[in-house]
Order: sequence, then C-alpha cells, then structure tokens
Amino acid sequence: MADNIHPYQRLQIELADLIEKTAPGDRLPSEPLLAQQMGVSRATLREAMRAFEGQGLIRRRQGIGTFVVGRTSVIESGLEVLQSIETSADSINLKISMGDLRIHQIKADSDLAKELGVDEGSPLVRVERVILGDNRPVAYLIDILPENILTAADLDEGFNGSVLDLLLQRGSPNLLKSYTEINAVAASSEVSRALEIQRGDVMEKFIGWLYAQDGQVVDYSISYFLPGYFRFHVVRRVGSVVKSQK
Amino acid sequence: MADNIHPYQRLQIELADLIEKTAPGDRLPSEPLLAQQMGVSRATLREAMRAFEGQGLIRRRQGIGTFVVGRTSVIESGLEVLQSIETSADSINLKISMGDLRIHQIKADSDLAKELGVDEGSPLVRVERVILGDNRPVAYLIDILPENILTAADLDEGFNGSVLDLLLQRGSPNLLKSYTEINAVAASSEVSRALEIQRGDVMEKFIGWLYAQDGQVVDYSISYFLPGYFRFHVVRRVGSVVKSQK
DNA sequence: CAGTGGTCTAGACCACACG
DNA sequence: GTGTGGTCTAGACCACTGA
Repeated sequence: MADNIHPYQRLQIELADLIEKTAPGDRLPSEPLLAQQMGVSRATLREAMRAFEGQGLIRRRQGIGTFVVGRTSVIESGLEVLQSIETSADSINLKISMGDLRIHQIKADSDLAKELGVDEGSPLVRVERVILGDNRPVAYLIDILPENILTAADLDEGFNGSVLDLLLQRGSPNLLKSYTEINAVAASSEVSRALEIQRGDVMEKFIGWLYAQDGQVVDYSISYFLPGYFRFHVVRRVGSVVKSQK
Repeated sequence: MADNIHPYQRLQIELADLIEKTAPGDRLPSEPLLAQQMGVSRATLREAMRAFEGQGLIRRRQGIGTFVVGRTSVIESGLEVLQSIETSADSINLKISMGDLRIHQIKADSDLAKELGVDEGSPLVRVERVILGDNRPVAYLIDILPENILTAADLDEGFNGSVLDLLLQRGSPNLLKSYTEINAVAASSEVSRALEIQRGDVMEKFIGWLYAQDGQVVDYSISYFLPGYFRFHVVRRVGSVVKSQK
C-alpha cells in the first residue's frame, strides 16, 4: 500500500500538470476553488503551491490571483569579476529595468561604522533599488557609501541605477577589488515586500565590501536575488593542499 | 494605532526572547503548550518559528522536541579554490565527521550522460554522503563519476569521504578546474530527510563539473549546504567593461 | 462592490522517539 | 504508552485589487 504519501505530494503532481497545461501569464483558478476541486483544504493546497513559487513557476498576487510564469531569460554572471547587473544583462542582450530607486542620507550606526571603517555617526548615502526583468522584481540591491565618496547630488542625472558603474565611469576613487560573501536566506518581511514575493521565500544574498586601492571600503552592499532569474557561477582551480587520508 | 502588525510578528519578538534566555541544547516547551502560553494557535506559532529555524537558531525533531542551537563554528571557504570540506575544515582546525555514506553503481540516464559527456547507459558511481558538524548534518554531497575514473572498490579503504581528496592523492587523472554554479533552493523532501531539516528550508546548492586536463568531466557533483554553518566568499576583481549611462 | 490571496483558529490524526 | 513535532481540515476574517 503505497498510500503512505502525503496529500501535498499528490497535489504537487496534479499542480505540476495544471501549471504545465496553463499558458504563461494565465491565471490559475482561485485557491478556494482549486482546493475544492482537488479535495483538500486551502491550507494544504497552499503548502503544495509553495514549492512551485520557490521555483518561480507561479506567482501569487494578493487581490488578483495566482499566475503561471513563463520561462524567462536568465542573467548569467561569473563571480570572478564584479560588474553591475546592468552590465551583466547588457552583455547578453537582456533587457532589464530599474524599479523603485530610493536614496537616503543616513548616519553610520555602530554596525555600518565597522563595516565601512568610518566613525560612528559619519554621514553615509544609502542607495536602494529594485531590478525588474520580465516586468517583475528579480533583485533588491542596497549600497551604502561614505558621503565623501558619493553624495546624493552625484546621483541626480544620468544615473543608470548602478553605483558601481557610476564609480567606474567617474574613475575615482580607483577601485581595487570586492570581497563578497554568499548566502542562502529566507526573505524577511522587508525583502518580500520589495520583491513582491512571500515571506520566507528562498533568496540568494550577497554581502560585498568594495575596496579602493588605498584600502578604504568605498561601498558596502547587500544584494538579494530571486532564484531562477540568475545563474551565478565560478571557475575554481583545484587546490594543492589536501587533507591526508587517515 | 500600530496594532496593524500580525500576530506572528509579535510572536517572533517573544520567541527571540525565549530562545535567547534558553541555554543552547535545552528544549523549548512543546508546541501546544507554547501556543497556549502565547495565546495563538499552533499553526501561527509554527509559522513564527520558521524564521528561527531558517537561521539555524532552533532545531525541531519529530518525536523529541524543539531545541535551541548554540552558536557554532563556521566553515569558511573561498570559492576560487576547489577543495573538499574536509580540507577546508582542517585548515581552520574545525572538527567535522562523516555521517551516512552511500555508494551505488548506476547507469547514466540521458541527463547524466549529457552532464558527464558519456554515453547513455554507461556505468557510473554515485557517492552520497552527509557531513556532520556539531553532531548534526550540515551538508549533503553527491558525486557522480564515470566508472573508468573511479570504481566502488577504490573507495574501500582509507577513504576520508571526499572523492576530490582521493583523486588528488592518487594523482590521476590530472585535474584542471571545476566549473561551479551557485543557487539558493528550498529543500526537497529527499534533501530535508538527509539533513534532518524541514521541507522547504533554505539551502545553498552547488552544481559542479570537475574537468581533467584532457577536458573530460570526471566528477559531476551536487552539494547542499545548510546556511549558517558555512561562509562562502569570493574576491572579485573590478570589471573593466561598463555599460554606458544613458 | 465582489473576488482574490494572506493570515488565523481550534480542533484532529499521524509518524516518530523514548522509556 | 506517552509525548513530541508533521500534517491536515473547515471554517473565519483581513488586506488588497479592480470593476
């Protein structure tokens, strides 16, 4: 008796069928209706839908409905080189656009002072933006810089959204490298709001420290990427040091 | 009136307090009891607990209870160099051990044949293992190799668990580099079982192709890492090509 | 306004670990 | 067996969208 499976496992098979048979962009039946059709409670249906949401196959929008997402272009990016999303997308002829852009002047709290190597209370600029691909938010990027590197006024005109591109074009300060940490995280309420996803959804998170040639941190960045829309890769050379076998 | 918050937000604050006041390793009150104490339903409590699970602060075990996890050591690893977890951990004097090790002989299906560049039906070896740190599963690693590279017999003795270390020690074939893709994913049922976590929990997933100097793929690997136990980082040089500002 | 997804409740039964 | 977390139900109300 192989009925040992849970309803959500059976549901996922039925849902996969349904999603495949539904044209991209079309709406699925409403949750109460689907739950009834499939003979489960709404909670169970939502549980089963979770997986498809995480893979980016469907998208739920409060007040409107649940939609099937078409297979969309993927932004491919090697990690060896730091380049802006705009540059990455451009190099493969992919069109993206900038959604919300917010620029604030803030003061360094103790955490930021430590990350940027400045005094607590120093003036900083916080640039926060959402990247759209296929007309939906796919990345949420936060840059924080000392105000002596970049002032809000610098961002007024001809700003494509990327702080990195702006610094590179300006040519000063001379940029050395970026140290970037990579993590998988669950979306917080704040991030899920910005990206129009569900709280707890899976995100790729980068934390980056951009160094100038004089060693100063010129940009502390926190970036969130929706899985499925990006393909990050790295070429790793084979290590020479080996732990000896016991 | 700032009561616009949801119960789970208030709950998360109360839970954070509770977790902090509880000694690492200790058990929290049972879910029904906690839910009653905090005045919510069990479903809501579990929803609020999700976040802490994702951060690795608590661990739920069916039939036993929910436990507070002590801050544990972190395996730090640069992505530029491919080295085994054993070697990474060893270089920072961190003790890890190998849990389940399973070795199977399989035949290449069409997917695997494509990834490894072999004929469909070719004999392959699948090495599957769980890494333990702090006595809990923290990584789930799958290596798949053509049988002419590695046979199950090669793994019989003096095997520390790492296929990479074994190949390096043997010295043949000569390894060139690894191409690795990085993704955030939700844990499938299979992965959640292996790592004793919840279905849907956040995981970092690596897919790697290890190349020999003759260009052959000698190892196709799929790796899952529990966030919070690893710190992956990469040093990125600054790109020279810049998308022009409009 | 009606209809959607987001959240919540108060139960229930199950699979599992342990004595 | 007892107690735990894992799953499920059948409701309910809310916040949001669009007509």
